[in-house]
Amino acid sequence: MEKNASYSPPTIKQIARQLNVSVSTVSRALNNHPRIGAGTRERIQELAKQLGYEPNIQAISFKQKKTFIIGVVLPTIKEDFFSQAINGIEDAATQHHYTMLFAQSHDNLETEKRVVDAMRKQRVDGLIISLSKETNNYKHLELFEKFDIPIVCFDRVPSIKNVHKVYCNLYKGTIEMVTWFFNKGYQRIALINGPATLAASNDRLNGYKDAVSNRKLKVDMQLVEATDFSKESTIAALKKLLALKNKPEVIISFNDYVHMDAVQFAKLMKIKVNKQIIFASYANLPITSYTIYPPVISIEQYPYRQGEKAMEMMMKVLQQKSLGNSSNDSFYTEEIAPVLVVH
Amino acid sequence: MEKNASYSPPTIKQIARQLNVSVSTVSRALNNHPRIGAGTRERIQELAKQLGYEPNIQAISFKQKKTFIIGVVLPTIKEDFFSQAINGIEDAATQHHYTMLFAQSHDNLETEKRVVDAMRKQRVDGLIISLSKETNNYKHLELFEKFDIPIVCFDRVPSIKNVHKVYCNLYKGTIEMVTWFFNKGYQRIALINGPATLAASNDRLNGYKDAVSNRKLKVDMQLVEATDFSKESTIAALKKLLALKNKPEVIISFNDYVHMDAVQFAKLMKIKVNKQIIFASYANLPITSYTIYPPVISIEQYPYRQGEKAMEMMMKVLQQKSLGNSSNDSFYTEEIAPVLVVH
DNA sequence: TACAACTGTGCAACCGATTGTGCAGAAAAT
DNA sequence: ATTTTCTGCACAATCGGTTGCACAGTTGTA
Repeated sequence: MEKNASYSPPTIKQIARQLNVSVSTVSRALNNHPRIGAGTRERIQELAKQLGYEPNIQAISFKQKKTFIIGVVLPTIKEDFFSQAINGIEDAATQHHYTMLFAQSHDNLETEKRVVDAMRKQRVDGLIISLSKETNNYKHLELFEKFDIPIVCFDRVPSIKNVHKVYCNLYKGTIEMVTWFFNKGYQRIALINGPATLAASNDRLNGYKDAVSNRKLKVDMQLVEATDFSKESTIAALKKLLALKNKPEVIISFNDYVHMDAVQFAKLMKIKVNKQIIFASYANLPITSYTIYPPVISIEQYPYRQGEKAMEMMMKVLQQKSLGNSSNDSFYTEEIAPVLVVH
Repeated sequence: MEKNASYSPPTIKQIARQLNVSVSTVSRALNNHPRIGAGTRERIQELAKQLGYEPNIQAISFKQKKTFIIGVVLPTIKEDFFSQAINGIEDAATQHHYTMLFAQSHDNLETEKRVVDAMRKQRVDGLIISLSKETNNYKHLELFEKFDIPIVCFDRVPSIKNVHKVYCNLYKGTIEMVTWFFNKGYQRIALINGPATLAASNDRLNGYKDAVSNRKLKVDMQLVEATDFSKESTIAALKKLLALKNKPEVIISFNDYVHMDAVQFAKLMKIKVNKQIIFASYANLPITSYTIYPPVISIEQYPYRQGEKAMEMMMKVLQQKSLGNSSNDSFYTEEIAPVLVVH
């Protein structure tokens, strides 16, 4: 019976013993410290390579209080928007040799708190988060400030907060879209908006209102409904719009998922989609091209780029932090211009 | 100018000092060690709570050589199948207080090697992986054995290997589906299969062949094409099938994504989808319900359950490992029965 | 020639916990 | 009354690196 001498990876201690030098010399040699003699350094580096030495990240993290891990919290990866965003996040992280601790909030505040806390306990170097639709207070995030862990929010960003932000300006986007419809001669434009907690909903609503006002028209709030993103809620909102005496000619949905549910129900109601009523939406997700009625017009929000920018912003912040330019209360904001896509 | 005395979390050392006991006593008190007096324990636990003491996971990971992190590598999160699977993985992980280091291989072997290696270096406690379609050798995984890090493969599992596995038996599923069509009176059933590297492709092919053979019919390999999952490749495969003198009556696609591309092109070719030719597929993803022609019949593969089982299997393996029942060369396999869904 | 500066290396503390061992004093057994 | 067992705690090593400091030997400078 052999002893179960499970393999253990080489350490600097072993290298030190084999070459009759001290561990500090090995450490310095491997880090190319200038005070180590060329010969010694080469002998050490060669042996390290030969042994397949890999520094123990656990040990380094512990000592340096850095983990080289970024926490990423998204509402739900099911949505194409976020699964594209995470690609951007991942690619940027890879470039900087960071890895990614991942969790979903499922648009639930309690879950968000829980996962965010788990990440803090795991001592992530930073947190990239797109808030849940329920998130209306930021205590769980404020804790990060105390621990000096930077936060970058993207897409679903808090209205006011001392965090870094990347987002798409949908106020402008909405104005563009609504104006486009006005220019095409449509008058009664409806909006199925998202929950009021989301800053993104306010952006859309304000854009909508201002676009109407710019046209010297009066805003008819009967044309604005809200959904909590569930199919039922979306259908309820749509029903109200369809029940109006003066039916809408255009229905703009909060995003492509709301759009798909709306169109599906509209079809059930025997409405001639995109003839009788034009359906438009936000996001421009690839999946819509397979659907029966893709949105006639959509707003591209560049999820990949948002994710990428968010991670790059994080890297910049971490770099500054390590340089000691700590906690100067300047917070970055990056706005990505949305683009109107007509199909 | 205040000193930038960035907050640092309380440690057992501080608690020890404040209560005039040793750190070992604090450690044992917090872990409810029986040899600590009741009074001492309470005083310590109370102060710990009051200070908001949280054990430093970094320090513990380092000492115990456990990180409480599981690496998760999936081909691509864009696919609903995997985004559902990751939910199962995440939920099971949460239950066991594990967190998840996540990365995608994007169906690329080199990327898979890279991310898998990054996870090993981060000393994950275990790896859950669904292989890339290019993965035809397992050297990068074998390294894990040396480091004594268990691997659980799911869905896309290697044909032969000393790893734990969770998958859906699509050999059986395919037989069921093909037989179902035979029973409905269809004769010429075609298959747009996946790349031959994937065990999943073989399962489908073998199921297909055996279903035909069971019917005492001869397998016509002209009816079997393959795609690498790109739209172009799928279209090319479909074109070949449509060019046959004796056109297929049924086309079964490798999965719903292949199906959607196939249907889209078929429509372009003026084929009456699901009338002239019936289209079926695997996966039964929710997104298909929004598409023009959802598959007439589909095979539910329970991605959530697969992910969940994979993580639970991992937990079981880790538990046994910590109990010392190490590396007895028994590897778990769990088969999930697919279910035929007729729409 | 004497002193300063530099080069190359080792010693030891440290990060925050866990854990084996030792050792008093109290309780129990003989 | 003496020995044994148990209770409650402290000491110190350890995990794998990093880093400030000391110090000897070499080289450079005045």
